[in-house]
Amino acid sequence: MPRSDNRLPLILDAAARLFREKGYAATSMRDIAAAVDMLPGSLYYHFTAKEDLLVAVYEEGVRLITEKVRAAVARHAEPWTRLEAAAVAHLEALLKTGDYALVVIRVLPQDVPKAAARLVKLRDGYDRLFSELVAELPLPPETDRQSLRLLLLGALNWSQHWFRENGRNSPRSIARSFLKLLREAQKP
Amino acid sequence: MPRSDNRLPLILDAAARLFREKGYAATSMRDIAAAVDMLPGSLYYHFTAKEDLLVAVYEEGVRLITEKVRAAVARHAEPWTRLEAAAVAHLEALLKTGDYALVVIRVLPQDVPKAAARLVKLRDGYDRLFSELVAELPLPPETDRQSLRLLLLGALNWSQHWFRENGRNSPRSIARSFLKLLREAQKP
DNA sequence: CTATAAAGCAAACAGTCGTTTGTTCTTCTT
DNA sequence: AAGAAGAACAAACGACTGTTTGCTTTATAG
Repeated sequence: MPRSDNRLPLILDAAARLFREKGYAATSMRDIAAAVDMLPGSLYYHFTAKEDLLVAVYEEGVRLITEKVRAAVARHAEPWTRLEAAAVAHLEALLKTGDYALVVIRVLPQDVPKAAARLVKLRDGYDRLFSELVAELPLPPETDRQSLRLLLLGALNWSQHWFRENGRNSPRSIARSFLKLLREAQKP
Repeated sequence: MPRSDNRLPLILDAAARLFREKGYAATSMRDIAAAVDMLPGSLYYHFTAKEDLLVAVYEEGVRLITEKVRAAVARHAEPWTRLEAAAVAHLEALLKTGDYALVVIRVLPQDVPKAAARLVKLRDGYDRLFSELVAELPLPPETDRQSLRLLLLGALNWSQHWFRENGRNSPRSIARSFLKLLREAQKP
């Protein structure tokens, strides 16, 4: 049975922050240990390898985004509104919730060969959520739904590279203007 | 004056390939040296530091994409057609030309603190090209041109993560279907 | 209050990292 | 043919890497 002073959550937080800031390879176990005021070797009481630490962060990241998006979608009924709610939630999870979610889209599975399969599986599970939302949309039969999904999700994920919070810009406003651009294409 | 057996181009090729495959931090100078059958220290005759090697690859990558896109755009006059040509050229440069171009969008400036400023400058120069193309478009006055650019360019850049060449999919067909989705939104 | 298991310390392991230095080979110029 | 400069070798530097081992502290269950 775990103790109440268990610092595993702190380790995960620090790892998520550092993996997001510097990437997986450039973050050392000593960096993470120092961030939680521990000795490097002590981390191995909680994780048997650096990759497992990444997988743990990844799992939590996917869990957080999925949860937020599911909750947001559930509040609406109209297909386009549901997709917009999902886009907003996705972007807010990425740009506001912070470290865990960003690690998921910033650290590439191929950078961690031994854990790649597990990471891809986690990502794919999440992708299916958006596939379902796009499938609901009332679209002209010639519209390519897969392209629509990839266009939206790609643009949302890429926003990490240029987004800076300020008065005019917010994750919500960006997601909305993206959706507006896509939505009007499919009206009669 | 350089000698005719100068192997600097080979070094750049190998570095580009490895940086693309494994990322900057996970690629060692020894990896690169081994790929061109050299000793690690010999690389320092051509580059004073690992970061400079990355910057050199980056410069070549930006040069290649810019060249391809400029040439493609110049072949057309109608604004939407010009943007489509740019999107196709951009995606082909990324997914077909290969290593150099992909390094530019795969290696983040923030992962190389000492060279970050130089890398960002190179990227921004390229971005302006797309800004100009979007500015040419005949759009309803309420359309957000910046969002349109970010939506398109983000989706194109993200495609590196899911694209696999096959009979039905090609860089050209993807760029075209993305543009079709955007274009129809802006028609009367 | 004591036994038990959780959590972390302390110190080291073998290997890898980017880089430097002095020397040697090889192409090119004249 | 001889000298100069280009290019790479050979070997090492100290710092840093992920990880292991044995021992100690500390909270909690009985």
